[in-house]
Amino acid sequence: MTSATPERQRGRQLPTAEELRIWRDFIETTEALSSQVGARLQTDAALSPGDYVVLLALTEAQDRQLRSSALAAHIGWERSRLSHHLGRMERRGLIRRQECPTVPRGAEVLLTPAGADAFRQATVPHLRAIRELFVDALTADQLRAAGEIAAALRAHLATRRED
Amino acid sequence: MTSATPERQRGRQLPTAEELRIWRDFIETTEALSSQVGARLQTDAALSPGDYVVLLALTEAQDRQLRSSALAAHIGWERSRLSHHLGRMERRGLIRRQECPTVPRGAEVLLTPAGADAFRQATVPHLRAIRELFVDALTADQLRAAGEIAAALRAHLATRRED
DNA sequence: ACCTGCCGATTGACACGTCAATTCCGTGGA
DNA sequence: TCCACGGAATTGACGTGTCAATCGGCAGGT
Repeated sequence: MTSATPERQRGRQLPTAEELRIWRDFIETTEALSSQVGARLQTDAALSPGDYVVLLALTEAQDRQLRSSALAAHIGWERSRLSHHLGRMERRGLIRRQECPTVPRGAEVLLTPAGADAFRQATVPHLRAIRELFVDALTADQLRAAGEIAAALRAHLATRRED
Repeated sequence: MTSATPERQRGRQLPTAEELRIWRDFIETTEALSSQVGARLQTDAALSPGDYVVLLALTEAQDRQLRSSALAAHIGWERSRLSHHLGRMERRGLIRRQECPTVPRGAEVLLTPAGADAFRQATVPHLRAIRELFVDALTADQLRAAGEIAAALRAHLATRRED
């Protein structure tokens, strides 16, 4: 019955039922995981995942400030996404923006004391959540395998991007 | 140097640098992956991932229709999310809603011919994308490991939900 | 009959993302 | 001088998601 469709043909085109099951399981579970970790961050520190990566980048930066485009490049966001997000963060007093003297039309993003504080409060609970929900769920082998799977997927995506 | 902080203590609390690296790699890569697959679906069939799961559930349902709450339960969405999404899909003519005669205040969601068509057009390219971007990226061992990792994470999340 | 509570579903307000303009300010031809 | 182009950033429109009301009808108790 499987011989009716030769492996090299069926296999080239569409996933098998088992492969599809793994795909759905995998993608739904990872989404649930990151949403759980995000929810913890929200209740523990009133920060969204986006807030966290922005604050992390600024905290690690020279003088706790970065040009907007450098920040976008550093965290891998589109400029417009960052602009919207910075607007929301600025309203909440986590960051400030000011004209960059050297670059025309350039914006410096800088951490406010409140932003630095929020990040400091957030980091330990957030790392704890990662351990509890991710690291502790896996055996050492599985954790290693997860790293390898991520690397393989990333490499594959990169090759598929330019064609 | 590692002996300064006993394993059972450091290990309880926070992830190591290596664990954290894997976490970030893993979560960022899976997000990129699902967003790529979603983008393909969008360009190939003008459907969002959400549209696809709704259409899939309806296509597989008796008479190609489902009560709104049953649909929500089947795909694991919150009712309000589904309501918003159905509103958008209805505007585009993919589904229709009508009063359910038996249940007070109950809504039947039913597939329109256009919706059935859109789904039919979408399914092969979507399965192909899953194969190309996910299945083909991994070895057979890695694929199996991905399934086990998903199962472990899911089981762990379930235990953590009620405490 | 009235009130209370529940249930199914929708709605509104808001955060977040993407895409396509648009603004602001240069600089380098014509 | 003027204008076209280009780079940095913002803006607007819109799809998407969550949370907290809200609506509408049907119990069940008094």
